[in-house]
Amino acid sequence: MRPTLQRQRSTGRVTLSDVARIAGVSPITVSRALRGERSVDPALVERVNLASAQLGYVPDPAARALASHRSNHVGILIPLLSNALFVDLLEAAQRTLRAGGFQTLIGVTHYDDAQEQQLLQEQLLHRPAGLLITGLDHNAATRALMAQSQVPCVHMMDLPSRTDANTPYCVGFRQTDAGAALTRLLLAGGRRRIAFAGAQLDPRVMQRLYGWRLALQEHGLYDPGLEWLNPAASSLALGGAMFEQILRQDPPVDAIFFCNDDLAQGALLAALRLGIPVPQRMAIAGFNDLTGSDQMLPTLTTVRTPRAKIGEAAATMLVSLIRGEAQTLPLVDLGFEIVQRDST
Amino acid sequence: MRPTLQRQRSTGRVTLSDVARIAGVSPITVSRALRGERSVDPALVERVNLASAQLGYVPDPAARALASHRSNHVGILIPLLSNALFVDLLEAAQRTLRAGGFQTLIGVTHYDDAQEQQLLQEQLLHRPAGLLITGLDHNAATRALMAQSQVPCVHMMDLPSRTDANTPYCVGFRQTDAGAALTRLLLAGGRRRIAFAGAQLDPRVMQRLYGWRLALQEHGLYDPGLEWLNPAASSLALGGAMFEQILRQDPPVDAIFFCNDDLAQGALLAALRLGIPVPQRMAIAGFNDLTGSDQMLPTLTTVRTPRAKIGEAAATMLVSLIRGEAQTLPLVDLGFEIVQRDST
DNA sequence: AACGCTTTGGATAGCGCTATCTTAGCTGCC
DNA sequence: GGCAGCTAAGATAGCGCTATCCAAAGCGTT
Repeated sequence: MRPTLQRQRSTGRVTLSDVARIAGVSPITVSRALRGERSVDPALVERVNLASAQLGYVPDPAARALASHRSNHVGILIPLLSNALFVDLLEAAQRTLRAGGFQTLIGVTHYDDAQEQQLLQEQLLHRPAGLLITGLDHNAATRALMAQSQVPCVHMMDLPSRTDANTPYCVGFRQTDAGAALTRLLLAGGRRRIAFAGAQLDPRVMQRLYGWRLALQEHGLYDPGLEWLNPAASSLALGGAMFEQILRQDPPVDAIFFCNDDLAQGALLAALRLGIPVPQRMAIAGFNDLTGSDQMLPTLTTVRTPRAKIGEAAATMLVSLIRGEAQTLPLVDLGFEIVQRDST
Repeated sequence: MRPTLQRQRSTGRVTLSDVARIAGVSPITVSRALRGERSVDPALVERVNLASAQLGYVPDPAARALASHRSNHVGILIPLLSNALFVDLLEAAQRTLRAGGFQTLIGVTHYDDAQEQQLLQEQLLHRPAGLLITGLDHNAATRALMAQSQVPCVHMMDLPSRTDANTPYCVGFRQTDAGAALTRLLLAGGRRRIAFAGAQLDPRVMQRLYGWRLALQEHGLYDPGLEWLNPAASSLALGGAMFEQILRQDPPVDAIFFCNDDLAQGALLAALRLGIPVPQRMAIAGFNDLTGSDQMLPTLTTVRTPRAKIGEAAATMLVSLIRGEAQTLPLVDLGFEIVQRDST
């Protein structure tokens, strides 16, 4: 017989077996007791908890993932980090997930379907416990990946217009309604030629555009010439440039609905620079109530979107899906709030 | 003898052994060939690569982590997500790490030592391949954790004032120099009573403060009454409030160095509101060259900090540390750039 | 030719946990 | 009272990979 091999791979880590030995039970019982997976005698559970605390035992995520095919990672996919909107979403979701014992893997898609798919693929390799994803529009391959993986998933920001049996879990608000509501506010203020200035042109911007159209059509005031769309990324500079363009339109425009506050802030600054009185000559409204909109001169009328709440609620919903707890509704509408300030 | 147990745990996943069978070599050879860990006959490597591609083999990160005690995760610790500075850092680092095959785990410390320590602990459980951490000031427990874990670590943003044998890996720039340089610019513009307005009061702000002091002392113009420090978080509103306060100081201040652009932007807006001519009555300068500073009225003089470059360089350095490649210098100074605009 | 040294491929044994099956103990009920 | 039917605890066998040891082959040296 060969001599016993003296492999030195022990890592000094406190393992399940150590806890089991101290508690006087088998390792598998420790595993079950700590996870609450199956009924275990309360007295044993207590002994296990005691032993575990005494040794400072912490389960190894990698071993768990390997044995159970599920990690404690949650993948988050957002389009950009350069838009405060998504950063707020991320921050809230991350905080909530961490409280639930999950680690966050971030993926930034840059509004690119191929990148989104690739990021999802990479995240799925880690057998995530769940996924948070922005928006509802994903290409077929991405949707197939999600369905195939069986990983619980919650969509953030958008809500589907109609619900059926296959409605995915969503937390958000109705962009179209918000767009229409803001437009109606401008109409109520007596504005008649209200332009829509959109950048980035992601699905949410387009929905706001539809809302704007709807509201104008109700009053017979819709004119395609009032749509100013630019696929470039949203920025203060672009907002200023679009403002100057729209200012030159004839017949003159008396209000502009910018699809995002950074555009609107840029427009307000351009107006100051050019000496255009806001709101007298031109009313200006934005969207999202980003930092600084309440500090502008004049202060900016906008739509306050509950992005932090959305991140939190989506994460909370995901955690309960992961735990297999009873779900109430797949859709959570967190609404929006019109913030009327001095620019309209 | 008992009948063979028919456990059905096969997951349908393509494993190393599958690749090994197709390539006609042993699994361990496949492992080595794919990792390039040890010299393997080039012909075998090619056969392995072929088989691997043919089967679409992707290594399981959990199994790797368990067997090797190293994951492909990299932990990033940043103080806040509400400051664009750190978001830029995160975005650049994340992109670079992803390109190197690493997944990013984020942790937001909120400038709280206890939270930082806890987050680090959680991340270390995942046996990260490396760590990126903001700043150089960490409490003893945190430093001990890092040292004990043996995980390669790169510090971002700050550089130590002196270097010795224990100098950690750092990528950043000299905050003190930047603070002094901006102050000298104001002095060169003929300003004599230059206030420093700081918020948040994190170590980097304090270093800018020292730089400002240094520059004023060189000219015998330092006066402790010119220091306006507020521990609250930086914001446009706070900048406006601080501006109004400083405006009332007697003898009058003729320039303000705000520790961050958001404060300075708030001050510019407050000046507009109050009708204070900038830069005639008061010069205003900021720090970081955040979005919008070039759009303000007047445009804001500031210090452009290479945060995206820092994130990228730190990640690149970390990857090469992880791979055990030769390091050049532990310190990388990426400098800064004074951007003179109309507010001074 | 014998010896040591370096290279390269493979065998073996885990990493630390959980899925699955098995068994001991405890009802309940005809 | 014996056996189906259940519950709780344990035994066993991996999850898919890599660390470690071993052995064969190649090669230069004396």
